[in-house]
Amino acid sequence: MFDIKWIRDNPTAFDAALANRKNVPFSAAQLIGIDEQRRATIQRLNDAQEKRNATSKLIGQAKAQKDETRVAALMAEVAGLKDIIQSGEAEQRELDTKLRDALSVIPNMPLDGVPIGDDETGNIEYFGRNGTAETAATIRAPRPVFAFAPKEHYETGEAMGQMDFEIAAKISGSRFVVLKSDLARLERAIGQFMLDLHVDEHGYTEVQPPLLVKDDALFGTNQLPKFEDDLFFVPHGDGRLALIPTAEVPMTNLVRETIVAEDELPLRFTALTPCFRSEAGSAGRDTRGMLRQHQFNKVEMVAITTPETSTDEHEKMLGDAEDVLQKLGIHYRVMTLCTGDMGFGAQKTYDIEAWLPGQDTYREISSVSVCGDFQARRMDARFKGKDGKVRHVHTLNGSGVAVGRALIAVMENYQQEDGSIAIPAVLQPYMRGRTSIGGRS
RNA sequence: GGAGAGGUGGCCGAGUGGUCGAAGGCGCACGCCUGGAAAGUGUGUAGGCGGGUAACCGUCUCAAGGGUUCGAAUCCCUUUCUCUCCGCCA
Repeated sequence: MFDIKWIRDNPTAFDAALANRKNVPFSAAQLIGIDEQRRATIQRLNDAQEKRNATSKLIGQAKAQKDETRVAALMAEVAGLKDIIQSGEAEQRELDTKLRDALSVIPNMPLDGVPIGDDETGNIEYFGRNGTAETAATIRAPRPVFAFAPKEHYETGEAMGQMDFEIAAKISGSRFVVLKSDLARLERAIGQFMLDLHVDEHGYTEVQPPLLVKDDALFGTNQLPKFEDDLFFVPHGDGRLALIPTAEVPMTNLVRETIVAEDELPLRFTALTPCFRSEAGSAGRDTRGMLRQHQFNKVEMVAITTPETSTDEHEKMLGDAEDVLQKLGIHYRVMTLCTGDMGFGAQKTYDIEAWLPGQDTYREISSVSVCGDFQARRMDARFKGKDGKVRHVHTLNGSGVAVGRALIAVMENYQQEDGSIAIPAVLQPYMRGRTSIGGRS
């Protein structure tokens, strides 16, 4: 969410920066208009309150002196103020809400250098800071070469008898899956491996967050008010709770309404949780296989930083997510999302796309975003600097990575001609040392 | 789910209608004292909003939101959280 004071001071910069984003419902001039009404109201209200407070003090003194005529005179003087103050307070509440509602549906401002474009065709491949395609190729696994036609994950999974969409549909409907036996264990192994990696080697604190969250938490991480349709809700008391669409929600909100000391930053959190998404807007997309499910596991990373360090942290977090694929030996590329393809709250986003030989294409497996103070403002998360000043923190989030999609990537990249799946070396300790599953055994 | 007790500044804690943004203590910061430290001592120690170049001024905040009153930390209502006991429970 934007700071209205900043918009007031930089109206042309505001309009220019958001010109390349979609769905910007208000211009700087419109917002400033609401704000001017609001400030005029505050001024009137403050003046009336000042008068009331001063006079009330005099009444107190007069009462102490038992000067009843003076008391009566003073009370007559403030008689009309009560109504003015009450209506002024109501008016201010109304204008505060109006301004907040308007600000809360404006997307974040892209950082300088984010490519300008309308959709995913405007995204640009990224090879790391000062990186090139050549240097990237030295650390990323190459595409695997097959002596046979590689299959899609659901073909091998169903042939193994360990991935069942039909029974899942009977139990829960479309966009669910049942994994069994070695494949279920492999899914678990991937999740454990990634979580351990981030905790043991990348400096993140492991978190077991709530999976059901309040509307306020969702507002903090931008899911509300605009993206309510993407969520599942359960009734609770007179209200409701949402199933988290990502652990970004509870983990970023760990700092909501707090002021942390600068020397505690950066905070780095990671969690392995189920995620729940209604996929309301994606009917017909990716209906085969487990690419797009209502429920999936994901390892999520969240970082809380100072404003000065957030872009460096963004590069680090991207590297942490890439490390997962490098250690798994899966070929991938990184894309810098363009202005038209970025999420609502992001200043800049890198997507990691894993190579899926069965589909003969790259598919998103991780998304790493820096949000600046956009979310911090929404949930009032601040830090006290070494200079004593209190400012909003910066927040970042990234998948490290989606477990279900990583399973797909392993299945497709490590498939063998006999229908078995080789186990990447880093996962073997989590698989009782086995080197392959499925196939003719 | 039932019954009761509570939520005051970084922490503890006083405060039941008027000069209380809030005594006192702890902690912290700076200074004095000291060879240095401890002890002692002095000063300072929240955030939001509005106005102002600034110093500063005004206003709001004693869990949150409403209300009563000329005036609310203090009275009333609602919500929420914590604690104790009972019930239920992986």
